[in-house]
Amino acid sequence: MTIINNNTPIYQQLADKISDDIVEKKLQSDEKVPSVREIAADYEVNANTAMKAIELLSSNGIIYNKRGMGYFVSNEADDIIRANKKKEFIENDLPKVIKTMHQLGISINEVEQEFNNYKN
Amino acid sequence: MTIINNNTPIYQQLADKISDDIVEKKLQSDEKVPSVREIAADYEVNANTAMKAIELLSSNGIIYNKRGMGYFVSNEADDIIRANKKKEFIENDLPKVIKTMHQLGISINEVEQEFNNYKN
Amino acid sequence: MTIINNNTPIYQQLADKISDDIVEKKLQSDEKVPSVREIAADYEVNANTAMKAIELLSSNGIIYNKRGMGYFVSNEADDIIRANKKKEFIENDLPKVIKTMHQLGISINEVEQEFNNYKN
Amino acid sequence: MTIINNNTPIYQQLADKISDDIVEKKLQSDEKVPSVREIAADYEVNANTAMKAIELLSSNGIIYNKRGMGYFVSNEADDIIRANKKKEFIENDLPKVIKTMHQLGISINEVEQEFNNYKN
DNA sequence: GTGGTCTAGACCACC
DNA sequence: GTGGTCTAGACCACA
Repeated sequence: MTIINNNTPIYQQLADKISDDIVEKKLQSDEKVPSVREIAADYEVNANTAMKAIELLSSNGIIYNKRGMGYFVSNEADDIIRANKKKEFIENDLPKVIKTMHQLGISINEVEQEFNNYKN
Repeated sequence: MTIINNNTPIYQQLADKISDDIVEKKLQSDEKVPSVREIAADYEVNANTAMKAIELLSSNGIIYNKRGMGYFVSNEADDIIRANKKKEFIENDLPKVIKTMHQLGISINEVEQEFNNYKN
Repeated sequence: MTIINNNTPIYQQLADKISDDIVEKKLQSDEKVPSVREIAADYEVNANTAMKAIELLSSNGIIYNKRGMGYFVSNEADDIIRANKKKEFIENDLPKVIKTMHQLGISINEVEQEFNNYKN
Repeated sequence: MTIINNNTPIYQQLADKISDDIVEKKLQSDEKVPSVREIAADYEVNANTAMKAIELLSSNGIIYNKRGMGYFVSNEADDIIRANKKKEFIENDLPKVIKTMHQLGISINEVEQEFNNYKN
């Protein structure tokens, strides 16, 4: 991944990236998350920005802190991430998409095609 | 509609609302768009914010100005709005939705249900 | 209040101070909270530090944001602050105090005296 | 007891635990304090952290060192611990608790109940 | 005017 | 080594 300069804050993109790594099992339960300084170096961002991403994940219960040892993936991480995404999808994305489809006369079949063609 | 205090700029929400009114034929071709003052009063926003929404629609060719008389829906308004929405849908919304559906294990049927249940 | 240089983070002390102002009705419901820049100037701290205090209160639902206008005291602010304090008291302070009292042989009467002598 | 990952430093929690053991006579005067290695193993902490707890107790005169034999509970241990705790209680805990009780409308009776129900 | 993001760099306690 | 706090200063979008 590269950090793209769109309107999404960098710290948010970093948190999303780490969440993705967890969902895709690149980071397992109780595995150590890269340190703030490592993240900052890897993505060439300031340590404070990396820290903010970590704080975001921590406050959501996705990672937990062992003092002086860094952050680790919590057991419930996967569930929390999925629940958050599902909530976001149901409440925001889906209604917006449905509305747009009706307005534009897009059929469910077109979406189904895209769905079936999807490669990760 | 009420103006929500989420991440979407208020002026953008206003522009979207007016666009929707045009697509839904609540505002017809060459019909007068509510004045900046009316919009500001109706939605309880700052006049500058309402003005910014009008400017956005105007710069997109969706509305046009008659000096001293206000703004009016252009003949191509519907086409422009639909084209913009379609572009947005295809390039951003759809890929994101498809990806999320796969990640969360949401089937096309669930979306179809929402689609069929849709009331404007 | 002056910001004391103990081990409590400045941003936490600032948030506590604002919470106290709310409980003591110096800040009423829907009243504007001083801006980040004002707080920073008043207490002679960096704007980022003031911002962090505001974020803390906001994430707790004690204040809410009106875009471009600043932060305002939420209606439930008082309830939330009291609930948080009560939780803190019941879960942490009280058990610790009770244990210490037993260990030191301090009677409830001594505490009662202090309680009755209390001036705000 | 388990070492909790709250704001209190782990070495401090360890020192408190050993102090408690002394006050509760689980460790008697001139009795040997568990070795740094034992403490580290028992509580699953780093040896350096355990060492820091020992140093803290030692510098307070609560335990003393016999070269090559380890640390032992000093005769004055109980007095020192009690004095420290009393100071802490009077200066910090009590005023804070009294203030919180008034703010939250907690009566002395509630505290008395907890006090009477206390089991070590 | 308002908040919000980001950088660079310092300093600290803790493990 | 780890996180965490703080400062100074910049830049931006939004109302």
